[in-house]
Amino acid sequence: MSATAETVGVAAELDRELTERLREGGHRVTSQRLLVHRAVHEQQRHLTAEQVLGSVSQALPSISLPTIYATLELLEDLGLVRRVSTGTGALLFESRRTPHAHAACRRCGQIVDVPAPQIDPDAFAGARAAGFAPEEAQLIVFGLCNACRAAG
Amino acid sequence: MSATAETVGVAAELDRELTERLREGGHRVTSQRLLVHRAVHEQQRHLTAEQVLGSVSQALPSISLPTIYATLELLEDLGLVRRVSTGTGALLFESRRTPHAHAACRRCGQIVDVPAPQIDPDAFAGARAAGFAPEEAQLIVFGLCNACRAAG
DNA sequence: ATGACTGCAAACTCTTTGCACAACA
DNA sequence: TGTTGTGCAAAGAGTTTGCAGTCAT
Repeated sequence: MSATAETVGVAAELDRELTERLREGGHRVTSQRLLVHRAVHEQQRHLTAEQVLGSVSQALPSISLPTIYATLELLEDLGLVRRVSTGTGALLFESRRTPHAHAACRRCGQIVDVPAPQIDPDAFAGARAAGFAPEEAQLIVFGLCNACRAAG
Repeated sequence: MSATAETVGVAAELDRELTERLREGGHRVTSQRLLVHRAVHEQQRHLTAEQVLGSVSQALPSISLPTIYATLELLEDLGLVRRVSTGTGALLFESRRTPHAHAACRRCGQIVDVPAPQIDPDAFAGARAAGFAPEEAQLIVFGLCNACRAAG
């Protein structure tokens, strides 16, 4: 990725927002946190921790996987990152800015974003009735992708 | 669990159905498969593989965890069992007969069933538009349970 | 009889933990 | 300067795989 004026501007804006949120929570601002935050938000896709590591390693080769996990957890607590689990392989992390559902192939594990309908209010009401304080919902559609269907 | 006339009747009905499905698919009928099938369907809750093992072990002490996993996968392929992943700890398995959503506590990992609203048809349409052949959807509401909210 | 299924053991993947050093505030 | 955060290594949890013996058909 080349550092065009636009991507620099986007990164600066992301950094500014994260810095603010970190300070609010009494957390320190580190280059690791800024870079992980950028990595998740500059991709439109969902990423595994390993992929975040690969992305951030270009700018900061010494960063480690435990730090990736710790940082993603912190960003999740701050409401900036969302965690998705399809039960196939690794956890996925993505920007929390663009609400959407996921479609997952139950054979090859491929995952794609699906434009999100509004989250069903009944589900939140049901969770509340069960004594939960609902914060967000995750909708995954399982099935077969084109390629796997064609493969029989 | 005592073997009342009623539970024996339910088990017999479950066995009959599974036997039919297995034969259709060219699979063999084994006591392991019958017992795992009963364990998942006689509980109203979702179970981990370990819990299924514990349940089945009472009747068949020699059964092993790899067999539990293999059997649950087969039952899932036959459409009799559903797999749920909240991203916290172990996979859960449950009967496919009773559609519902789940609420998961993001602190303690507790999971409860929530009466299911109809699955959003827009999500299926979106998956189809993305080239998927959707089969089922899974809705999980994340939040804090009563106990964890009270604990601060 | 023969091929699928099971049980055992071990490997594997992904994630988390413990601890010493580094670096933000 | 005092903690918080990071990196390394290792452990941990959960799931899967390979193979020899068993059992359904």
